[in-house]
Formats: sequence, C-alpha cells, structure tokens
Amino acid sequence: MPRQGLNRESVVEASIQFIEEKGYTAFSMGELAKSLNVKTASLYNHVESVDALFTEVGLAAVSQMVASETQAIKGKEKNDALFAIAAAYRTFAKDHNELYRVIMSLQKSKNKVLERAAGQITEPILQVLSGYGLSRVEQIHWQRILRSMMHGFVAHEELGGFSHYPADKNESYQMAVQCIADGLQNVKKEQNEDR
Amino acid sequence: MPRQGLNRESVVEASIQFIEEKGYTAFSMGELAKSLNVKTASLYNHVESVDALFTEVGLAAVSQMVASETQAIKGKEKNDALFAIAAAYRTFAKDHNELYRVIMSLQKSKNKVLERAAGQITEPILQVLSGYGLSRVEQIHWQRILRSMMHGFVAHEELGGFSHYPADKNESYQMAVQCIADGLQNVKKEQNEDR
DNA sequence: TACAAAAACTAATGATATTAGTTTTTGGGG
DNA sequence: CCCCAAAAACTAATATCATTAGTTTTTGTA
Repeated sequence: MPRQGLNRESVVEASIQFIEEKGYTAFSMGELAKSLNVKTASLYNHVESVDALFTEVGLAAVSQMVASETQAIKGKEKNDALFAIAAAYRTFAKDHNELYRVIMSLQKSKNKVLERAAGQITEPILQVLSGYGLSRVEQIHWQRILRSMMHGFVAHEELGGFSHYPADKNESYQMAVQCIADGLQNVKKEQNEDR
Repeated sequence: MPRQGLNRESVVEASIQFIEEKGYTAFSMGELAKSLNVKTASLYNHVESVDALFTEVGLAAVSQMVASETQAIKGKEKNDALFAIAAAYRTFAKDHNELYRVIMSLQKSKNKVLERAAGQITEPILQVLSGYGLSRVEQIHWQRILRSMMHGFVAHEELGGFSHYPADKNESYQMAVQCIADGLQNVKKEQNEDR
C-alpha cells in the first residue's frame, strides 16, 4: 500500500528483467506484479494490456540489439563490417534469447510500432551495405537477404532446429556470411561486365 | 451423446482444418470441441494435452510440406532442383501460413519428436544438395545455410517484417537463392584449385 | 444378451487477463 | 500547514483457458 513509484517505464524495465531471468513462458501479469510487490490490477494503471507491454519490451529489445550492432561495425567497412554485424546479431540472439523471441513475436503486432522497429533494425544493416556500391533497389534486396539469413540461422539454432550433426555451427554461420559476401562481390562484377 | 466416432487421428485432422480456417490464435480446446459437436473434456479421451495435439499437428504439417518439396524436385537436379525446392518451401509457407507457424513452434518441443521432424525436413534438401558433389560435412553446412535462408525469408515476409519497400519480394527471394547457388558453385571451384 | 471398455458427459479447480469500483497516498495551491 | 483532487494502489468479480475426477452412455463381442 505504500506506493512503489511505478510508471510505464519501470514496469517495462521490470518486465525485461523478469523475462531475461525467468524466461518468456514464465511471464504473467501476476508473476510480474509479485516481483514488484504489487497486486496484479495495479499494473493496469501503467500499461493497457499484456500485449501493449510486450510491444514495449520488444521495442526496447530492438533498441538494445541495434545498439550492439552499431557498436560492432563502428570503424569497419565492407566485409569486415559485414562479418562484424552478423556476429553481433547472432551473439545478441544467443545472449538474450528470451528477448530475441519477443522481438520476433513483435512483428505480428500492429502498424506504426512495427514500422518504427523495422526502421531501426534496418539501419545498421544498410550502413554496412552502403560500402558495396549498390543501387537503392539492390540495397533493399540484399538487406532482406542478409536479415533472412541471420534470423533464419539463429532461429533454427536456438529452437534446436539443427542440433547435433557433426559439423560446427560457428563454421556454418561463417560460411553463410561468406556466401553473402561473395554474392555482394558478384553484384559489382556484373556491373563492370555491363559496361 | 451419440458417439461422434472420434479418435486421435480425426481430432488431429479436425485441428488442422480448424487452424487453417480460423487461424492459430483462434484455436482452443473449447473451440475445437465445439466444431466437433462434443464437450471439451471429451477431447481428452483422444489426446493427452494441447501440447501433444500441437505436436501431432506440427508433424502432420511437416509431412505435407516435405511432400510438396519432394514433388517439386522430382526429376530435377542441381540449380533446377535448388530453385524448385526453394519455391516450393516458400509457396507452402504462404499457402499454409498458419500451419507453417505450428511447424516452427514445434521445435521447442521434446527430443524424439523433434528428431523425427528434423530428419524429414532435411531429407529433400539433402537430396538437392547431393547433386553438387559436396563432402558429408559440406552438405551439412549448406543444408543449414539453405534452410536458414528459406525460413528467415518467409518468416520475415509473413510477419510483415519487410513490408512495403519499393523492391519486389519475389526478386529478393530469387536473388537469395541465386546467392546460394553461386556459393555452392564456388565450393567446387575451390576444390579444383586445391589440387 | 450381458458386460466391460471406450467415449461421452457433468462438475470442479486453478491459471490467466482484464474491468469496475473503492481506498490510500501525495504533491501543490489555498 | 492543511486540504483536495489526481494518481496509485487495492479488493472483488468476470470470463476464458486447460485439465482432472468422477459419472453415465454407448457399443462390440463373448
């Protein structure tokens, strides 16, 4: 009954912490409330719904991830930047796999929110690609290709999708990124041949 | 009270139909029961839990998907087969996007089940790759790369992850697959250079 | 034809999110 | 310094889930 000094931000913050510690599936309004020494209903003074809360958590997670990526590519360009961002992406997904799931479940939510997130996610990737002398449209294509590969890989990896085979996953990932690096190289080559 | 002649199989079948029609999120034991003219509790004579039921649905979906892929690559090899399986994968994911989600949520489930599914999913992909003269280990790496790209792409696409940009998604996907085709080509080239 | 197993049912429990309505706290204006 | 309105917390209730226990009904077969 003494006030806990909660607000939207601190509730989101607490949710992130809860999810990182106890996991995605353990989360509920009741459990969150308990961890804040508050009754469940009190949370609704600060957030409209569990969905809205998850959206906030997802956006915060996106910011964290983008920050990691941005940090990772600082001062790098071309393939150095490419391998760096790919490594940062995968590392974040592994180190914060519960948050990564929230990011990926974010998509299904609505309109504006999604656009803001998409814009953020795209930014460091486009920065990396800007070093390859691509046209505007090519950048969009390759941005999609890179994101697909990175997400597809970590999604399979984390969900146990390609367990146990006698081949190192780090090496698989390196090969995947190299494949894209080579593909980007080819774009330039083809342009030269066009002249 | 007259018997509905249900059994595990028909319940799974009905679940698939329900999910395809009304969607993943609309599903509940109660709604399923309603669609079968049965009380909720009766379903438990045939399935142990919602989780077990979803596992069954997921495995059935995997079978369908693998069948599509297998059909698509019949009589093809090398890049023909590669582009065919990639197209079939994406088409299935789009045409049965609710089922595709179930497949992807399958992963988190347990041990044996997962292995069986993984084995099935891998099969037609390895068949395609067998045309490229790869070593055993290389096959595993490239299988992971291809699966990552395909899943990553359709996941982003379906969840609205890379909406609206002025670049055709079909073309992005073609480029992604071409990138892998070129990568596979390079493996051979490098082997030749080794001699 | 009777009976036992299978299939359906009723009723209950315990999570869950959410809302309505009530009490408590507290910061700023008289 | 005190009062009061808004904000923050609370209590209580509802509705939706999955799931289980215990009961009745149906039906194949001995």
